[in-house]
Amino acid sequence: MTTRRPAARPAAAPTAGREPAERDPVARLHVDVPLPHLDRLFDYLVPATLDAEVTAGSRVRVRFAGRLVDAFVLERVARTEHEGTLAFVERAVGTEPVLTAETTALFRAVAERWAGNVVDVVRLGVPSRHARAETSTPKPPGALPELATDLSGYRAGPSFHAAVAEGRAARAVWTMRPGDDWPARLAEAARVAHDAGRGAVLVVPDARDLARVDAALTAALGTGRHVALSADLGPAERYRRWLALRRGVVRVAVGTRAAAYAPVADVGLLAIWDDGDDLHAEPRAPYPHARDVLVLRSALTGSALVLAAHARTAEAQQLLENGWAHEIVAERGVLRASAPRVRAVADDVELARDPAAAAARLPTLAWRTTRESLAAGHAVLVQVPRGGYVPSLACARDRTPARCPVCSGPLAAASERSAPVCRWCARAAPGWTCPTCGGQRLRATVVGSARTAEELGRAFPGVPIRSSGGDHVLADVGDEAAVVVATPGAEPVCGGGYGAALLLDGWALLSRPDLRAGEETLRRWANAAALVRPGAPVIVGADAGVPAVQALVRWDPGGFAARELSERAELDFPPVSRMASVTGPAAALSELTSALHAPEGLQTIGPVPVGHDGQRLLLRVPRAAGADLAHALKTAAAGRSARRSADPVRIQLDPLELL
DNA sequence: TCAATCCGTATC
DNA sequence: ATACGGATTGAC
Repeated sequence: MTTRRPAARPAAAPTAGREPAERDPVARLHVDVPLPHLDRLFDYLVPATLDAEVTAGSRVRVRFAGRLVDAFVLERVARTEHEGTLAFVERAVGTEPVLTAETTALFRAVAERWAGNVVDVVRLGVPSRHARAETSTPKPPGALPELATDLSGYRAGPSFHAAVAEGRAARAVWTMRPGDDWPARLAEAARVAHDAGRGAVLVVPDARDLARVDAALTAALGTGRHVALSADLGPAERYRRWLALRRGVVRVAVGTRAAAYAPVADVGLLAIWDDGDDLHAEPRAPYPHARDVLVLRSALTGSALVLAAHARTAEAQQLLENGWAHEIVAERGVLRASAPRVRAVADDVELARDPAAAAARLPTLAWRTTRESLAAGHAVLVQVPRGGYVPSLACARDRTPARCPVCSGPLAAASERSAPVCRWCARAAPGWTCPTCGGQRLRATVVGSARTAEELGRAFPGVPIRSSGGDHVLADVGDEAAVVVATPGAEPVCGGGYGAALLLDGWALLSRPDLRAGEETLRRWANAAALVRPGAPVIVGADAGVPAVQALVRWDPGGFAARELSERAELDFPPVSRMASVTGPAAALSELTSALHAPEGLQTIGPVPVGHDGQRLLLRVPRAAGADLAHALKTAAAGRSARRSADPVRIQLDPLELL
């Protein structure tokens, strides 16, 4: 251990004929390899020939452990601390930097917060290069429209705009009133930042919301002053738009979760719409959440931040309660005038017992409400929790869930007459027999949107039935008598607002064994109910005694979030505490935990078996020790990967699906 | 005595 | 990961 010296070996690449650059010949860089113990800076020599291209933030190729890998240069310095000889940078990738000082700091902060590698985060936020896109020149922007803002009814709204205009770090949880044109509100805030000479970054959950905000930004800023970043653009267009931001040609960006890292310089406003939508949670390591990325970015840059939504998450509520953010809500009178009239149907207990009949035998109130709205020439929105026809079946006699005889996957029905089909392996199971009672008949336990649409078609003959969900999502529908059946998150916007909404099968949402079931249910209901005309009826098919139902009836997302947060505090769950889920083979977990430098107040829960031969261990610390926990996990994981411990463990901080 | 193989370690 | 030095093993 004491007399180890660097291995003397011939340089992997010929250095002959290569001269280091005269000034700051050392590039300090992150190599793009996925190993935690290599997540640090390495020094390379910059050849004089690459002096101009290898700059802070540029992408290069270097020879690392014998092979060519991508790397990101963080800085150029005069000398190295490294004892051995330095290799040369092989070549530059592209001619301009991809990291800015600000995004570099953000990538590092995100890596630290979620116990991940910097390069993994960089890959989330920097699109792959497309050479041709580097040469394209953007069109000049069109005329700047008159700034028209509509903050009517939001008491703290004007002061928030004033703060953005003055470049102050105002942070707000903005609970949009139902029926409000929220894309316009976000676009106006972006315009205020723009007029203050600053940039803006808006993050939305999905492509449909992106299209709406994109259009609203065009209305607020004219053409050519913002870009929309989405996954389905194709690499060339994606990189072209991203470069326009990086070059400062365009300073306002809207996009899905990766846009949280958009290289907008001098950000004046960061915004996220509907932070409770789980699409904001990144599914790739290190699993950062877009809301929390923006919270970090706001703290790093001092830019204003707004979490806007119809509902409110416990996380947003915590930012309010600890004084980090302030509240923007509609004034009482305005809210009362714009909120729908929500009624919970009393006979839902009966419906829950026989969900197959729910759509056909609508509760009297729902039936009457639908008929009246259609008669008045308005569309009716019907929200159904599940897609498909009958996504879940059980034995008609003893209610044993129907499973595939081959792979044990859940059986579903694709139409009224067809044989049940396995949702996992797609095999048909025509002669199903109940393994417990031998019964042969199946009944629906969950009714999907397709069957609901079919039955509503029978119930309201002559009325157009439109469906939205799955891979067939409607962006909007006209203001005309129609029944619109949608799964949660796929509700089309209706021009003048729906005349009524039915939120069916609430029990299916509420009874999920998930800590966030109540919060998530209220979020989905509120987003659907926000699409009806002011004062229009909304019928929710759930027990009126349930807190989420009461919160919807009273239209009180803030009160519900406060209650939710205090429950999390009682259970000692995030966001009140910080938790890490560590998944992997049992041996790997115990290896990791025995090397873990446990932070103050660490609690371990489990491990419990998950998946095939893996286990899951939960670690919990007080919130203040969250950074210590992430750091300790990262260090332990690095130790393991350095010692070539084969089985990798997955580390997730504050994962959404706890329990 | 030399190669084939395993281990441990560093990767600028 | 992957590539290397050094130690270890096994057959001539």
